[in-house]
Amino acid sequence: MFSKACEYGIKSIIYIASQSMLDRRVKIGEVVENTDSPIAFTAKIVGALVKENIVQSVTGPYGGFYIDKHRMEQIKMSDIVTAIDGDSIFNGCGLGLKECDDEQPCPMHFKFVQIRADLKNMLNSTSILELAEGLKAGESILMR
Amino acid sequence: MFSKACEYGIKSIIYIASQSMLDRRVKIGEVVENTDSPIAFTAKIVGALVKENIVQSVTGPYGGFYIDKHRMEQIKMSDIVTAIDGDSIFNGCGLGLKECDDEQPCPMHFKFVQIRADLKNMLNSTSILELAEGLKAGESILMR
DNA sequence: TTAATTTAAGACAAATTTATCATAAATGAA
DNA sequence: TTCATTTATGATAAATTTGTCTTAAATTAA
Repeated sequence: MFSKACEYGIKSIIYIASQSMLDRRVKIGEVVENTDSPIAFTAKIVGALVKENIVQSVTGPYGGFYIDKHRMEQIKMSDIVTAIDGDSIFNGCGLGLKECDDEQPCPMHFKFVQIRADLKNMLNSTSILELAEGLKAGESILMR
Repeated sequence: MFSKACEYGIKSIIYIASQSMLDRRVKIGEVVENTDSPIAFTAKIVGALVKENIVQSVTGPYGGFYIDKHRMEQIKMSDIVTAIDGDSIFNGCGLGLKECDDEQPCPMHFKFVQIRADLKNMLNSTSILELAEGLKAGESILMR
């Protein structure tokens, strides 16, 4: 469904957000230890998300990654997915056709419309805050 | 969503089915001309689907691929997807966790449950016959 | 039987994704 | 200032997916 890069990115953001709620900046080493992700690859992905203004960073000693509390509510899952994987999962044709729409539909087009709308809606309405709260409360896991 | 191999496989099967309804065997060259797919790669994929008993083939002159009419009704989209991409799209964790279920859920688990159930249901209930009929009637396209 | 045609199968190559490594830049403490 | 620490960046490498090419096997017609 998502690329590995996207999976690592999402897990990292959720972990960083959960710690930011406790006013803790986290280093990339701590992030990957808590998300079962490869350190260098994940550092690059999180770095890209800094550029996208999804997460913030401070270099040097006592530095690390964090997310402003008021941003957590604004940032949706769809923002992370779009930043890393683009929007093909939302808009691309299920059979890979360049052009495929209601006027010139592929044989699966109308079958996919509903599924994609549901997926889009779910990711658009899921904030990082919500996910981080669930994680902090120990209701879910980020590893295994 | 699906791999390129899966996209080519699905398009090939729909085209072959549409021609089988006219009692025409089709050669791989005709399949790729009508589905905008790479010939050698697609030949390999369709060959794998022969082994899975999703499509049938005859070698030699006047040979080609075809699908029994009564099989078209039995074969579902989910059979093709599973044969080529496996079942990770139906059962895998959205964040890539090895173990993720109702008891030990990842932060996105319950959000994905419904989406995946809908996708599974859609692919399980869509037969090749239905897609081939729509294509034959010119209601949809396989290229572009 | 021979030759032509088509799928079957496996080796090989290119492209993309995933991942690592080395170095630069920024920051803070001593 | 100097040094240690951490993110930022770019080069490189490994793994996977995508794609090609060559040859074998099967089938049919002449």
